[in-house]
Parts: sequence; structure tokens; C-alpha cells
Amino acid sequence: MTEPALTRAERRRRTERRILDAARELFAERGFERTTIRAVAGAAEVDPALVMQYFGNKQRLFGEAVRVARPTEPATGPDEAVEHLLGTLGVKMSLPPASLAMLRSMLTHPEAATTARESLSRQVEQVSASLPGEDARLRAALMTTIMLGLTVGHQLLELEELREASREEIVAALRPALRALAAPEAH
Amino acid sequence: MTEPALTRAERRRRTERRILDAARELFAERGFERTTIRAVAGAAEVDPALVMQYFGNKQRLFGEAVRVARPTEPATGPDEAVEHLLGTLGVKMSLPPASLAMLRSMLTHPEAATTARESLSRQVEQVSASLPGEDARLRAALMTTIMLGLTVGHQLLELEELREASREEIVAALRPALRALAAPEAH
DNA sequence: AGAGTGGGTCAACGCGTGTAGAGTCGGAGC
DNA sequence: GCTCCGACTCTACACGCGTTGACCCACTCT
Repeated sequence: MTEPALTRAERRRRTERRILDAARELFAERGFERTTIRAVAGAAEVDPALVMQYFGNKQRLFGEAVRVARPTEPATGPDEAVEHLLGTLGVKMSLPPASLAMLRSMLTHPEAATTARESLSRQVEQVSASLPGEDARLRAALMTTIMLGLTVGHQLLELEELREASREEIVAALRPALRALAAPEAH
Repeated sequence: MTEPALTRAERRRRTERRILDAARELFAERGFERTTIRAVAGAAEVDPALVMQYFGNKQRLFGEAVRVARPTEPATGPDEAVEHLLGTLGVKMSLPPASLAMLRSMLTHPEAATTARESLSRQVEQVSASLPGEDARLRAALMTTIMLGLTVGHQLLELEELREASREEIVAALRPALRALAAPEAH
């Protein structure tokens, strides 16, 4: 019938990707502890042992699932920093599953916590560089944690009060608050 | 020697409290999944079976450990709402262990998530009532999630950038941002 | 066509967990 | 002073987990 025409390497990458996608989804949904290798294998329609064969152990699977490309943009000025942060809230306010997986587990899994800290520190550094004032670092940290709180509340806790607002409404309401932190003198 | 003079009921309450304190501490530190009944019993210097006898099962133990008195203060005005939120950050920015235990597990434990949602919704409602404007509810939600992000970043993730600042510095830096949300017209 | 590689499965092990029930023992009550 | 009660412990069970090693079988290569 239809030619499968899948080389070995292709098949391998395809199932490896299926496993990784399933893992990301489950980690994002339930966190590290509540996600079992068996569940991942089931979602990927694969034997649990194959997951081990590909990724060694659960921890490494998590590490791979959570790995995400991180584009670093240069700093310009306070207003641009604010808009860049607000732009972080993608269309329909959804982060990539890999990031959600990491965030979901950051409070209960040591390695996820480390990854989250590093990622947040980078963002603080980046934002801080484009802010004026001596306490720029603290204000950048506050701006970053504001975005963190918003993401946690909206994506992970799924708070009604946030879910019933559109992205634009949230951005519009939040902008003044971030501006107040970005340029404290000019209020 | 020294009179123990502990009645049965007293002894019982004392050990029950030791268990509950140990549970709170461990839940706050490691979250629900990583905290074992055996570890709680060990920390309370008690047999694991006694924990079961007192609290029935792990879930109920968690529920008891997380239970916290919730004072509801009446709403007055936007400025008071801001100061009330800022006042939430207690001395040295530490929440009661029961609250930390709940927060630690809110992303990975369904029941903790529900409790967190309810608690946050109450706060949104309360703040919202003292804000002007039609989108008061959204702005109140944003103010609440800002505090949530700060608590998560400071208490649970222990971000350096926040830890190296004093409570007063944080309050001072954050106030304008909250004010911008509380009274959007008067900027 | 035959050998061999490698993607994939099967069955099982060891461990730690939450949990249950029988048992112990010292102080309280008559 | 004997008995009972209740705080507390001991032992064990069943289950689900991460993980392992042997195995199978289709496709590729010569």
C-alpha cells in the first residue's frame, strides 16, 4: 500500500520525539513526582523500557523535556524593557510546554528549582541592564517576579479572575505598574 | 525528681502538636509528595503508625497542617488596600509555616491548588472591593498575583536578588507599582 | 540469501511508600 | 490493688514505582 519509506534513523527520531512530547505534556500538567515513566510511555504508545533506553533515567528525561532555547535580547531602555516583558506573554498567554513543565515542578523538585532560578536570574540581569537608578537590580527583580506571579496565577493555578480577561486587557492594566518600577523618577 | 504531672489528654495534645509541627515544616520544605509519613514521624520522634492513628491518612494530615486562621479585614480605599497588601509581608518577610506548606505544594498537589485558589480569590475579592474603576477585579487580581510572585520568588525559590534586599527596600520599590494598579487614573 | 544490527517488547526485581491490625505497657479510675 | 483504657509501638502487607536484562523480529547490508 502506501510506502512507509521511513529509514531507521527517522523512525528512531520520530518515536524519541513522541516520548519527549508526551513527557513535556505530562510534566507540565502534573509535575515531576506525579508523572510516571509508565504514564509517559503510555501516552507515547511505547513500552516503558524504551523510555529508559532512550533517556537513561527519569531525571534525564525531565532534563531533556525541560530544555528550552533561550534567546537573549540586548538591553536598550526602560520602556523597551517593559514592552519586552509584556511581549513575553505570547499569544493567548501560553508558554511553551517545556517552560510550563519546568515551572510546574520548580517548587517541589530541586533541579527544576535550580533551572528556574538560573532562568529568572538571567532575566533579572537583562532587565536590570536597561534600567536607570541605583536599585535597578532590585526593581528588575520585582518586575521579573511580577511576571512570574502572573504566569503562575494564570497558567498553572488557572485563576478565574485572570482567565476571564484577555491578553490585551492584562497587558494594558499591567503596563503602568511595570513602568512605575522601570522608571521610578518619572511617575 | 521533677513532677511530670502531665495528664493523658495533655500528653496526647502535646504529641499531636509535635506531629503537626513536624509535618508543617516538612511539607513547607519539600512539598506533599516528597514528604513521607515516616519522615514526619521521625522528626516528631514518634512511630509512623501513630501519625496514621491521629490523622487517618496523609491527605488529612496535610489538610490539618495547612489549615490557617484567615483574618478578613474590611475594605476601605485604594491606598489602604495597597498598604494592607504590603503589610502582608510580615517582619523579615516570612509567612507562617502552614501557608508556606500550602504554597509549596500548590503547583503539584490538586488539593493544595484548590486551597490556594480559594485563598487568592478571597484576597482578590477583598482588594477589589476597595478599588475604583470598572476593571477593578482584574487590577485586584494583578495586585494579588504580584504578591504571589514575590512570595514565591522570595520564600520558596529564594532568589538571591530578592534575598539581598531588606523588607523596607522591597516595600518602597513595590509601592508605586501597586499604587499604579490601585488607582490607575491618578498617575 | 544469509548474517547482523538495532528499534522495540516482555517479564521481573527491589525498594520505599501509605496503610492496617495486633500487641504492649503504664497510668487512671473504682 | 486490680482492672480497664488509651497512648503508643511492632510487624507486616499490598501496591506502584524506577529500573534492568533477556529477548524478538524486521529491516539493512554484503
